Amino acid sequence: MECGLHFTKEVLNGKWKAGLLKAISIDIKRPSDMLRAIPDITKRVMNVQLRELEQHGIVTKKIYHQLPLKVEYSLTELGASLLPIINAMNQWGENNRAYLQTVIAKDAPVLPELDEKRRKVC
Amino acid sequence: MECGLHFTKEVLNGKWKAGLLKAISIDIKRPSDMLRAIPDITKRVMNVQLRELEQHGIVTKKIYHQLPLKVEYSLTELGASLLPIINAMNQWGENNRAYLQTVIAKDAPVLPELDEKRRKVC
DNA sequence: TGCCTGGGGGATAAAATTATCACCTGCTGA
DNA sequence: TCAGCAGGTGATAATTTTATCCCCCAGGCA
Repeated sequence: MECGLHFTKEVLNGKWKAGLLKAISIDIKRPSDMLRAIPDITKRVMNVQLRELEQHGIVTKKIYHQLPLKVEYSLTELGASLLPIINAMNQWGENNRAYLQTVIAKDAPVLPELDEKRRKVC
Repeated sequence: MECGLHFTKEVLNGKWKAGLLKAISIDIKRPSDMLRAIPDITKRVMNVQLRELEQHGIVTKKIYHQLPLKVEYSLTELGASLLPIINAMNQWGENNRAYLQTVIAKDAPVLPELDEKRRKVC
């Protein structure tokens, strides 16, 4: 048997998943909008991670067979139940960013700072 | 700038880190005890991950220059502040394990189920 | 036609993470 | 003296994750 942590890590395991979920949660649900909100992600990788989230039952994909073609991702109930955790992680990071920046080397993803539908997310 | 999520993921990023922190939090703080508590981890990897946690200011290492040699890891205040998140992740996983097991393939780490100091952790 | 937007994928390379293995220091007990 | 426990590391493999590239479809527009 594995402990609960295992499943959660498995689900959130992916460089951009938490960010994608956060994006969807603040109503950025179309692929092209996500690409704009998360500058460093690439289309390919985003699709792969979204597909995994979908297979894990965290998000659902809805295709509108209209023109122009439109696709929207939404959080499932299960996915929504992850938000408190994601928000707590985000909060913890913010609370300690000043310190963490000094001990963590690398450069990384981008940040929020609301705006319109064009704000960056993570 | 990066969003808070980034830092938190960076800190928890490592196959065994959350499990190690959980172990320390339930008073399994000696390396050899951790190895017994987390069956699948190897000494080498455990040391590497503990060192990263230490460099990130999440745990502290105390060496007792006594005989037999004794080493103990403890959570720093910062590390302790991560526990609510780790516990929430653990809880979420437990709450949804029945379902998650059906959508996640791989096999993984081990689980808790208290005992003495020999209980397995994660 | 040529080019842009919106959505998506296969093949493959590059990078990062984990795991293996062998070997080292000290002390204790048989 | 050999074995075992406690703690630990360098070098190297194996695996997993991410990223790159290039191509596909359809429709609008100029």
